[in-house]
Amino acid sequence: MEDQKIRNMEEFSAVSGISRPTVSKYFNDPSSVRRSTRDRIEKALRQYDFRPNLFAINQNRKLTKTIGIVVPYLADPFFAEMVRLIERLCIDAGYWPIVFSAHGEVELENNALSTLASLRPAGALIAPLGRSSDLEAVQRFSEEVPTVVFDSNVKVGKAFVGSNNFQSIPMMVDYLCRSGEPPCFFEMPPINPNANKRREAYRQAMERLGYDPMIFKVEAMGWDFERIGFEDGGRLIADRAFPTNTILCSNDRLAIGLLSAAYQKGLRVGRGEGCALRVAGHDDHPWSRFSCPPLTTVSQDYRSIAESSVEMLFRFIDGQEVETETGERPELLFEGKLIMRASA
Amino acid sequence: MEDQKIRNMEEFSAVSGISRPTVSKYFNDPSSVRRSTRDRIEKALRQYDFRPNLFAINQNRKLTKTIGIVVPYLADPFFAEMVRLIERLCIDAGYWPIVFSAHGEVELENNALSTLASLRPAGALIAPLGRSSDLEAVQRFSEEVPTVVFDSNVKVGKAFVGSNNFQSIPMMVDYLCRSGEPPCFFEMPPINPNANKRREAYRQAMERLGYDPMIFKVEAMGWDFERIGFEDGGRLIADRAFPTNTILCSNDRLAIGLLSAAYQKGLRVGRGEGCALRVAGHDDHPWSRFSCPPLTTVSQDYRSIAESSVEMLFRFIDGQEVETETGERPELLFEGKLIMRASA
DNA sequence: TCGAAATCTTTACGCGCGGAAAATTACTGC
DNA sequence: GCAGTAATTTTCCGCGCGTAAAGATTTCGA
Repeated sequence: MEDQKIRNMEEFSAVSGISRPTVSKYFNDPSSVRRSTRDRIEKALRQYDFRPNLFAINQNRKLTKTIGIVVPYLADPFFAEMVRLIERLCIDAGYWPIVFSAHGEVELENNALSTLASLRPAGALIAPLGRSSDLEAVQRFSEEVPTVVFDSNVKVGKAFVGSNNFQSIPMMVDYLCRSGEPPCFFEMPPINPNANKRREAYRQAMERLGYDPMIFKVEAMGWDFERIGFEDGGRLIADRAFPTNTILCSNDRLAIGLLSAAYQKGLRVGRGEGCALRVAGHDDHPWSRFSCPPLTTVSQDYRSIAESSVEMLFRFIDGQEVETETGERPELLFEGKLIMRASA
Repeated sequence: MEDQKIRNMEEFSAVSGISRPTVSKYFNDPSSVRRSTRDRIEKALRQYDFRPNLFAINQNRKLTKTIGIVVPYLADPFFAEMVRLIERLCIDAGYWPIVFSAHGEVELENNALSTLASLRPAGALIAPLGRSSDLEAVQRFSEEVPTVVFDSNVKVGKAFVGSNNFQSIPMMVDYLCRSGEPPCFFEMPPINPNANKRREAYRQAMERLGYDPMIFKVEAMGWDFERIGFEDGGRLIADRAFPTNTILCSNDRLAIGLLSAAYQKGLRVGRGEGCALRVAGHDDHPWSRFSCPPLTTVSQDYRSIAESSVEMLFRFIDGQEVETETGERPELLFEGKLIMRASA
């Protein structure tokens, strides 16, 4: 590694002995230049450690290689994991993924979209906040840049990819009914369409089985589900408000909070003898297997959702319009798998 | 909102009736233009929704407004929270934070640094992977851009901000010794300096109190601490390898895994009657209060660490060199607080 | 060996904005 | 109303690279 600092492509082209346009060509696609010149460039690259300025690259390209990823809450393990998978897929495809988190706030979501738009990205993968999203802003954004929406099915963008709550929840309800008392439903704050869909899916599943749905909603809003599960769930337990010993939670984080409340009240959770409560979740968060007891839940197909979203986006970027029979925006829904652990 | 799309500052200057350089001035600092022109610009802004192209802005500024944030593992709640705080502080200061996660892999860390460098950021806040970092690469990076290192004290950059393990760990050891059997130490994989410092801090604290340190290290590597705590910790429990009933874990995630293992083996954890084990952690992760039982731990001062890191970085960006008495790179260490919960 | 095809070099322009300099205009306070 | 100053306009140039076009060179097949 030489001391001499390479400041731009011009200088690099000088030390490598290859003309600047060819060097430019190389950086856009190494395989587009002759083997021998490629070797010469890469030899110089090993010596001088140069990377083209990203701002300059993207400023003047008609199609940038930037892909925006916007999630509502990066500290949520589901999104942390999704981002990890998506980032990797983008990088491997030669794109530059750039992550934004709304941290649960509309202003930050709008800000992220606005910033992202000013980058004129090739495309965007966004999981909107949901109910609190500024739908008009999201809509405007999606008109400017090819957008695939995931997780939270807000009706914008060119496609949606997510989980099929109407498959996963009934599957869990079936299981719970077969193996014990029919579950009541402990609902997360209705921050996004998933919250409502899961509630409705529960209602339908129960009715189909001939049971009365028993739904418990909470007053609290926000993304700190564990706390909500703990406090509100704990209160419901203390008030003996749950009419059955089986509680299906909207998501794992809520369930983990509820498990904590049950533990502190000395209630044994599980399906064995001497258990006072069964608790089930939804999502199979990375930490659900380590709860006490380990959480019975439905796994979302993280990998499929990530891969399909990215694949779908690339098709739009390539200018392929994806048609469905109905002529509507395509919606890809993946099925969950029952993850049986000790909690229910 | 007019339909007409504003494509660049030129067009916006036309519709707003203000010259382009003045518009440019406005976007760099709205308070730098006269009230009346500011109003005219903002009126046009409400009508046309224009944002200067970020690539063009940053390409030609001697000092960009970009700030890079690099963390080793975004799915770790500690880093998720730190990123949240840091991002907010940067935005409020008028900077553009851009987050990179190494996802635990050197190649990705190097890649992030390389990408970041090509953005010629005003500064960078990085929490290196630690032991597996390519130190030379991090060093090279920090020579090019003002860098503040946080959490993991790798000896590069212009300053370090983190927690004082030699305060927090002894405090916990003291507490545990006072309130029951002296703790043994269940060590996280030695992926970064914190791992080693915490072990040493434990050793010293025990010796100072006249006890023999009892350290259990683990073969596994990687960032899935819960799994490691569960599997390796569970094995140690099964083998009755822990010589005391009190276990101090390197961090909360490890402790949570261990709690899970203990639960599944039917061991009651806590400090009351009939408890077989006491378990303590370190960091006060957002979820530690919801473990079963809730985890006794040491809280890291997230907010102070974030604020000081950012503040320190801004001083370097402003060209102020921060001197210490010894003439060395400044290291800001914050003290932890004992968080007493039920597990120990 | 020759010629076509592939690749490279040269030259030149443009992207959208920052920023400097000089000229002009708009505001202060008196 | 006036000077003095502050703000704005005009006019340029430059950042680092993408990209196009024309000409030079290399490669490769027959």
